[in-house]
Amino acid sequence: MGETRHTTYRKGEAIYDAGSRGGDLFKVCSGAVMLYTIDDDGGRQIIDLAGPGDLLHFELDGIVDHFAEALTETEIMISDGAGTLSDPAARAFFVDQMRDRLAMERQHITMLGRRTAQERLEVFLDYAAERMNSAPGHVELPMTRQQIADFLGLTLETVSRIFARWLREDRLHLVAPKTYRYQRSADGIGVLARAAA
Amino acid sequence: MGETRHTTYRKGEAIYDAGSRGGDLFKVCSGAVMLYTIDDDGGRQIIDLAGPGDLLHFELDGIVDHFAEALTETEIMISDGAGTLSDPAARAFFVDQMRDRLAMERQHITMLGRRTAQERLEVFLDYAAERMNSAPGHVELPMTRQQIADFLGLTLETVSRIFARWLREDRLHLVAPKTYRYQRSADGIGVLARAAA
DNA sequence: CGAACGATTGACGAAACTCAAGTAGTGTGG
DNA sequence: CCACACTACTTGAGTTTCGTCAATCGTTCG
Repeated sequence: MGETRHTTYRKGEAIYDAGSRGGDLFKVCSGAVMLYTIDDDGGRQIIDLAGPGDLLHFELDGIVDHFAEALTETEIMISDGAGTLSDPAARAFFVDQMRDRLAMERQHITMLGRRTAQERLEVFLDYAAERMNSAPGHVELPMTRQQIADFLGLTLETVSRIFARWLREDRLHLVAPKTYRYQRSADGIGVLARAAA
Repeated sequence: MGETRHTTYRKGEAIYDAGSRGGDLFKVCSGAVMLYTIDDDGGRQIIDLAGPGDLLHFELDGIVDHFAEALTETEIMISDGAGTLSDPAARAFFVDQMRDRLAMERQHITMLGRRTAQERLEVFLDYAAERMNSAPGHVELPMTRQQIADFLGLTLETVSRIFARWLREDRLHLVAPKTYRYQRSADGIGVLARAAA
């Protein structure tokens, strides 16, 4: 058994940076986290989102290749990797988590490679709703337009325009700050809908 | 110890399909394999390439969510997952492989989300050269324009035009069928160059 | 030889980006 | 409580990149 501690991060606070040493396991207890990379041009690409129950990275010895930042107030359980994984059940969980993330990132690749801006945003709303455990047909989006754009490989203007259009067309309604009610598209063009099926 | 057998696949032959049962481990002995998904529209997105030493998927119980097809004559070692992984060293290899693929796919996401067509192709040449163990400055590309496009999230016409331009500008030379010599870009805009650093 | 497949090239159009200006919100200090 | 600063967001105009459609050419393999 390894050391275990809990830490709380404020909205916008860095949890770890690319280049730091792995070894510890980070498990989200509450809140939401974004994982991202920064390239030479200073551009940010958000790789994935993580919610309660998710492990953030899987580096036991190596160097972590991405950044993790709290999107909301977030509580993280940090434990010693090697120690924790001496337990077979923990090891199985670790591998399952890796597999899940691999699947998510594959969906992300497909989305970025083959979808239009509008389709990406549709997928994103479903994804975010699921990831944040929102009530059906509702999404809470603790992300700025820029962050959404950085997840979807778009610009913030494009994201803003699509939101504006959907609000105009009554496909989307603002029910509270940062919270929307929306028409799930027909039967989900969603990469995710298919993944669930 | 589990059962182990070797199988040889011809160029273009399917190794497994999305929807099939996991359980067996596939390890590439020689050749090259592409992993891809097909979406509702019939569009193909190539997720990753695999070469000698690589495991193709990591599903022990679940359903595989992608297709695997031989790009060249390919020899695969197929072994029983549960049996093989009773060995701790094999388990460590398995997890390392997963981690590597996770890293590759993250690079892929960043490339698709933030790079222009030309930049993607630059990254791809470096990637393919490394993946196929080509001599420095040379790449053997056992892929059609369509396959390259499906990897990069582009159309075959766009890929063709960029190749044509580079040949015209003497940045690229055809030294044998499907084999090119090329000028590595300044110090590699390469997502991969950075990964190696 | 000819069919089939892959690659090239051109003309055109559409989707998304860039640049720019202006409008909410939100939090802070007087 | 209001004024200010700061950040997020919106909207418009113009440009660019890449995709679409279509015709042609080259290669390979029965």
